[in-house]
Amino acid sequence: MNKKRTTIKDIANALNISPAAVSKALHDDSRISIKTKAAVKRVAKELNYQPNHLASALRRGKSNLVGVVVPRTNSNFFSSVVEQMEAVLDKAGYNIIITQSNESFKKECKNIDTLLYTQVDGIIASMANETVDLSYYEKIKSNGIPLILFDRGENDLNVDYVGINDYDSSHVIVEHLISKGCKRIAHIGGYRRTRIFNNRIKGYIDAITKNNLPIDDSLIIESSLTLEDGRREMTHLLQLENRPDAVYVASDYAALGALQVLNEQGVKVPEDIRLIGFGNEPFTSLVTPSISSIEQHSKDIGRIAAETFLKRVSEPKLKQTLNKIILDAELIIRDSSQ
Amino acid sequence: MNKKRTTIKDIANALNISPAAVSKALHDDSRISIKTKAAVKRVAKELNYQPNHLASALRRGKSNLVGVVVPRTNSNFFSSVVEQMEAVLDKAGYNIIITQSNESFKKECKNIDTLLYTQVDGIIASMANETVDLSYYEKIKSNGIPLILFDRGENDLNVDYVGINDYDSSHVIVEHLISKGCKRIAHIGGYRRTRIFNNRIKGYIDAITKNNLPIDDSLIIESSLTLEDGRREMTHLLQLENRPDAVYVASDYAALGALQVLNEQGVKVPEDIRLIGFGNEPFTSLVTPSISSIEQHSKDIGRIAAETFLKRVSEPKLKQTLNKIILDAELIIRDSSQ
DNA sequence: TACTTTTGCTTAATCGTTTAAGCAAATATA
DNA sequence: TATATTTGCTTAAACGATTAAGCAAAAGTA
Repeated sequence: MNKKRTTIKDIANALNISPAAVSKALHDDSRISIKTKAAVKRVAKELNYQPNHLASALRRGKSNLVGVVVPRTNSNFFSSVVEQMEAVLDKAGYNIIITQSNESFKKECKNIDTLLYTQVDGIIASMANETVDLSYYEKIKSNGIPLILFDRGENDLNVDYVGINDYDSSHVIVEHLISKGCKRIAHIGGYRRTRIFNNRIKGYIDAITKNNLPIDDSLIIESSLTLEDGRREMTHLLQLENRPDAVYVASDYAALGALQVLNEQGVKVPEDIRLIGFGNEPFTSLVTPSISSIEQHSKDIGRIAAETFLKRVSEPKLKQTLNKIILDAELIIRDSSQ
Repeated sequence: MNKKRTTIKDIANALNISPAAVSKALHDDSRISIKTKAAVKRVAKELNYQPNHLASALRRGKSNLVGVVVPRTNSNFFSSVVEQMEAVLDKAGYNIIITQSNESFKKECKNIDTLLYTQVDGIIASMANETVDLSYYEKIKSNGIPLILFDRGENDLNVDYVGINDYDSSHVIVEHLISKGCKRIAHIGGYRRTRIFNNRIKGYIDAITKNNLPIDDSLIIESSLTLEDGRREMTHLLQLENRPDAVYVASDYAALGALQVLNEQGVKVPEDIRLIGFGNEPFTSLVTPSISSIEQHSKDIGRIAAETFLKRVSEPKLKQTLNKIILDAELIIRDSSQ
């Protein structure tokens, strides 16, 4: 019935003590008697007291909120990363605000502004594909709060970064395919301007060379890695005079498109062409044949990114520097490369 | 270099006017001269002034934050709903905080507490499957902020609800299957205690009856609708003496499990058994054969839920009552029922 | 000219919490 | 017994913005 919410003042009045004593009692200050603490907590419960976060955050200059910026939440990778962050940060008393850029640079900038406006204590982000202008990330840094990047990062920002070893992953994939007898391995990759995709391409080339196979430029393709790109590029590869006997696709979505084309054209997978994706999205195990893929250890990435943030806030004197934490990825072998 | 962030006080000092004047200038108050406004805005930009949201929210008793509670963000339905909400609320000056319950009642309660603690101006939620105890939702209501439910709601709470017409959807599905000549239609559904699944079951039964087909209890199954449930129940249906000629599954994930079993056992879809899912998840169009499904108009649901929230805050005198907005769903026909 | 109104600001209180400083009473120490 | 320390609180000033109330100067009106 009472319109107003209960404040520490109400509790103070009820017990005839000062609001300061109530505040301290609620925080288990050692200078408050056990008796008073008990009384305060009892009355707080009776009056259904809910602390006003805005007031305490304002006073303490700390919101206990962490902002998260991801390209999408409906990808298994990102949602899993975020879930782990939540778990770690929750234990440390932080809550998170999730925003998605939908791969749009403009939306990403808006999200960053929103988070800064909400006075988050730090930002953990993975950049949109479009993003090349880093000024909004510089803005975060100049705000003095920690910035942690994961998966899609940028060396130039000189901040903490958590990701997998894309270069080595390509080696693992190529060597697995070679072990199955493949000699002409194609790579449908992302654009080189994005660091992670460039690393995958470089890893692919070096692994091919290392194993004494020839580099064939017609087998190396750059694209946006959507399902449609996968279809188009696979169709194109099948039209080559000298078809590949394996295709390594740098994204599961594009790999699925490739698989659809292979199935439609009666190409047997893995007998005629072996196929490997990247990201270990759930559908890779659901389609026929199931697609081999790289598990990016999203849980570890989420956990470590969160822990890195916590380390930064606990040691604010430490100045932000480039600090890369690179995890090994794992090849999940399924029917498409068996 | 300056550790401290700029406040309106800094701007006031720089211009030798009062902080109050600065505040008003920034809000284009009519009682501040155009000259002063210009000067204030210039200095604000020069000093890189960022308004402190906590302070203004505290003072005005309004955070301009809307809390969102969803079971998962990695489902296409929920992420699409949230995306639309974001678009609508953004235009009205609101930002959103997304939290996920992972279908856990405990996590859902924690999320609600977090949101209330963050002083959100309202909560838009879809309940976890587990949730039967509504006390945390009552807590939101007693907090005096608007509560809007979507998809997974509860009549007992007497709040706004946006969802699709589950009962009618079942009719559309059953009649489509009958038009294809099906006579023994099975239903792998959710548990009746969840309102939406109960409605789908009731719709299924009424549609079967309406079309003069017999009700066979062995063809009506309740489950949690995971992929595994779909596999198990489909296996079970195939063992029946009198196999069904169509299966209507109340979730795409379970439908996928069912399809896997059908494919594995060499049952031809749609020739031998027709299959229809629910939710129109992207993978339904990716698997072979593609799965017919119900599009739940996630974008409309998100938009309307957000608009309903805005209506509530603009007319606070209006007391919360049961107000259901039911949208028509749409059957997307694909290969599995063609 | 004498008044009312408008303009353009200032003053000061406020939102709810935290916290440094202070103070009396109780307890410990010499 | 006299002095030092600890205990258990209170007082009051913040945090940064907003806003009701007020007031002098400028402009308008009779």
